[in-house]
Amino acid sequence: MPRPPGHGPGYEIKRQEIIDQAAQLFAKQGYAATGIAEIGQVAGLAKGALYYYIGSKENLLVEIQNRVLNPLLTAARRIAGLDEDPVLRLRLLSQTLLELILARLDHIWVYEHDYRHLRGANRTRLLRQRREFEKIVQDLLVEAMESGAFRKLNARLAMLQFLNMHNHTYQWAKPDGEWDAEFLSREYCATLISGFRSPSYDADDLEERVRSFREREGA
Amino acid sequence: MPRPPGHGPGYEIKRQEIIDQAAQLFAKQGYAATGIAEIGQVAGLAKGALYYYIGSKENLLVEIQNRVLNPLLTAARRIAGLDEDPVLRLRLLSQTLLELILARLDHIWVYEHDYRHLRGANRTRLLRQRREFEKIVQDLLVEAMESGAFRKLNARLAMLQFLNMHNHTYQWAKPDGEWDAEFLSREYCATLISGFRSPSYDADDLEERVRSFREREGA
Amino acid sequence: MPRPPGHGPGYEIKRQEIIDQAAQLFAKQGYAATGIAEIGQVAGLAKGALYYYIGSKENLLVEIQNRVLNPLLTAARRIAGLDEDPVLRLRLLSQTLLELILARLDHIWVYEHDYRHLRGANRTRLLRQRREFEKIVQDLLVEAMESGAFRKLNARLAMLQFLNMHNHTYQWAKPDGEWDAEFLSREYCATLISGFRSPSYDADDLEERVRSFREREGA
Amino acid sequence: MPRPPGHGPGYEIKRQEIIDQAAQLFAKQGYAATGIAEIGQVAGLAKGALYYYIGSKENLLVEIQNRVLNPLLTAARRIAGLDEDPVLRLRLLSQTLLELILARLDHIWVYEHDYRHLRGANRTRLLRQRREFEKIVQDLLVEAMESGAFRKLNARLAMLQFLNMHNHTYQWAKPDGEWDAEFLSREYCATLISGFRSPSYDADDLEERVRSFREREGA
DNA sequence: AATGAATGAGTGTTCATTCAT
DNA sequence: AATGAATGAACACTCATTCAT
Repeated sequence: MPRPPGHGPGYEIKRQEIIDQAAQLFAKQGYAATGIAEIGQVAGLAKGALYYYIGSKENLLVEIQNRVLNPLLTAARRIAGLDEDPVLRLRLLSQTLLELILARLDHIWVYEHDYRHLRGANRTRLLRQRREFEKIVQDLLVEAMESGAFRKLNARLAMLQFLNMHNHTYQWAKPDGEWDAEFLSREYCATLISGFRSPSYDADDLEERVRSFREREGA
Repeated sequence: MPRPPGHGPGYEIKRQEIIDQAAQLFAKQGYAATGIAEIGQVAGLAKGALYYYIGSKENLLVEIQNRVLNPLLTAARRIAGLDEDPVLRLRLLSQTLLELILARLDHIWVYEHDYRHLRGANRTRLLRQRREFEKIVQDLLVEAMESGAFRKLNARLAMLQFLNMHNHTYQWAKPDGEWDAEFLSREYCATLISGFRSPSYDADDLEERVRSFREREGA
Repeated sequence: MPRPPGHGPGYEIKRQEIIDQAAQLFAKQGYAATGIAEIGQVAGLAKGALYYYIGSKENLLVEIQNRVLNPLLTAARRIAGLDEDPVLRLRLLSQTLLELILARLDHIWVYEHDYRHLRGANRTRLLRQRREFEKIVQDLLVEAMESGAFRKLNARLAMLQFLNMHNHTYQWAKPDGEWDAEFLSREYCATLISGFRSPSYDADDLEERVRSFREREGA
Repeated sequence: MPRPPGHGPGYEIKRQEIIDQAAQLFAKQGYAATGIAEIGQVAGLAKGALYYYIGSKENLLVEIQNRVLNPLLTAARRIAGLDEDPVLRLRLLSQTLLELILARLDHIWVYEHDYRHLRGANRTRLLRQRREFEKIVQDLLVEAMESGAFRKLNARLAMLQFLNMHNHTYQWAKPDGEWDAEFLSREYCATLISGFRSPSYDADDLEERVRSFREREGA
């Protein structure tokens, strides 16, 4: 959302830096409890200059939400569209989600905590995007049910269990924690899938299939 | 926890009402974004009178946290100390936790979001209590492993999965949602236990045992 | 200044106690920086009851001023009217003034610091009384000049030197300091009189005359 | 002592103006009884802009104290270190002190009345500086005793007499009073020295020596 | 591209005082 | 004789934002 018509080449770079720094502060202290002055101090900019880059405080929040939702939705749409077993796709989506969470812990804090400070159109768009992500997950779960892999579940509740398990991770994950996204995804999915699966479905080869998928893709 | 030396009979009642109202506002808007003036308005009290009851804004936060943590820890300690199968105790603890979450959704919002605005001793005590609760859960999981019911898990990660699943519920639960605590607990535990259990462990009679336990207790 | 028509026997006693306690607080923290709540706490009274005794905060200040000025003016008038050498009377007045200062250090702090918070008639009366005291001192100095004991001085400046020397004592005196009023009076007067006296005047027997005066009076 | 990192050329000037205006208000009404709003009104600045310059109310008090103590201590150290008769140095110090008092009456009011509202390090530093000044005076008095000019006095009491006489001047001096610092210093010192001196010491030529010193210095 | 200066509403909190009981 | 409850203005201070330069 660059503001005035003409900008030098450094503008966008500096802008992104400022958003990064703001995300860190918001994550640590909360959006409402973080002052513009503080951001300016961390950015090494006087308040006037800061506003040249950010437009408004709420705008920073919008950008941070976008940095989470844009890659998340893009990846989710891509994975959901793959021509693969829905359980495999769920496993891939799980890992992508965890990668995003672990890579941008501070952004996720803000995303989870402070989206309610958005107003008007910003808020509406955000909620729509969140619902879209939820729908993608839920549709995959339904596909898995229809494929016979999962037993007959309340689809919405299954989706919520999936998201509970994943989304709450930001609350305790550390920037350099002992567990990476792949490990967590394996563990989470093992739990969830063993809970969701039909008696007849054998999930034991899932990780093998993930590996093989990655090889195909990487090639 | 009355503040000035003496108080009339209505004091504590009104005080609890105010804390209720504050919890609602904090849950909706966040602690930092909610003004004392707003609370006074909702309470129908001028700011001076408000402070007569609350002492300070942070004190309101403390009270709300206590309303969550005191019953939670009391119940958790009691359940952990029961002379029952650890898996049964986990299931009971799960339901108690969900009952608390669903009964006091706004308090939980504040508990989950705004504990970081506590300072000094208040914060220290809160973190200690949170850790105690986590330890109770983790110890139950270890007991379940030692009893042979659960396979060999990373205890901490299992505890985090348990809490992820439960604690994130506040994010989407509605005050009069379609699912009650018992149903959610059954579902969550079914998923978790099927993920955690040893191949040899048969969880099918768990709900039966829950019912029988309740009858014994209720009698 | 008792308020309602009828009062029990304990009223005035308690009232004086409260004024004492207020004087201590005002002295330590200043009138403006001391709250009514604080006084009530020290007095062991709720605010409502406190007001039953004190009428208003400013009224406390008035009472404290009176406790200084009434005995001071009474004593000063009496001493000035004695049929004695003016230098002796100055020496007696000096000691009386210092006795009052040392006996009621906290009242004097308030008297010196906070009289400017009085308004209207209270302030006018106070200033009048202060001027009366100054006039008594100045008249004694003039008498001493006219008697030939003191050389020709600017009377007002001499009076101000006298009061500078005495009145500033409260700034460093301690409740149980090493010097008593008699000693300080002797020292201050020795300095002042040696500075004010005529070359012909011999002050060496002054303390002797003080002693002899006291014996006559005491008898 | 500018607060934020960078400031324009007018900043320090305006800042000093505001401190001036605050000193006047504090002197008239007392520090505790003067509101920030009032200062802003006098300065013609909204509260936000005011804080841009002052940092905090207590900071204003610190600055005012510094404006008294810095020149006072600098001058006192210089005078104490002169290679002159200690009595002459006392006389010079007396005049310097009175010059400061008369030149900055309102600052002195605040200095004398409101230093107790300073907290923490500010207060500690202030008290240390006050003690340093007292020590300089007392050391000069001891020197004068050792030189034989003064008789054997209690050094601390002599110092307190000296300061009583001088420091209390602010209580009655007027901005355009009839007496200047030189005149008051001559009078005060005449009184004090005639009280302190040895019988053998002749103080009659002191003013002559002051004049000669000033000529030497001025040349 | 950036600054210093300013605003005015808003922050949480304390104040002296009142009054029905 | 004393209380608990209430008020509303004032307190020191911070806020996001603007704008001439």
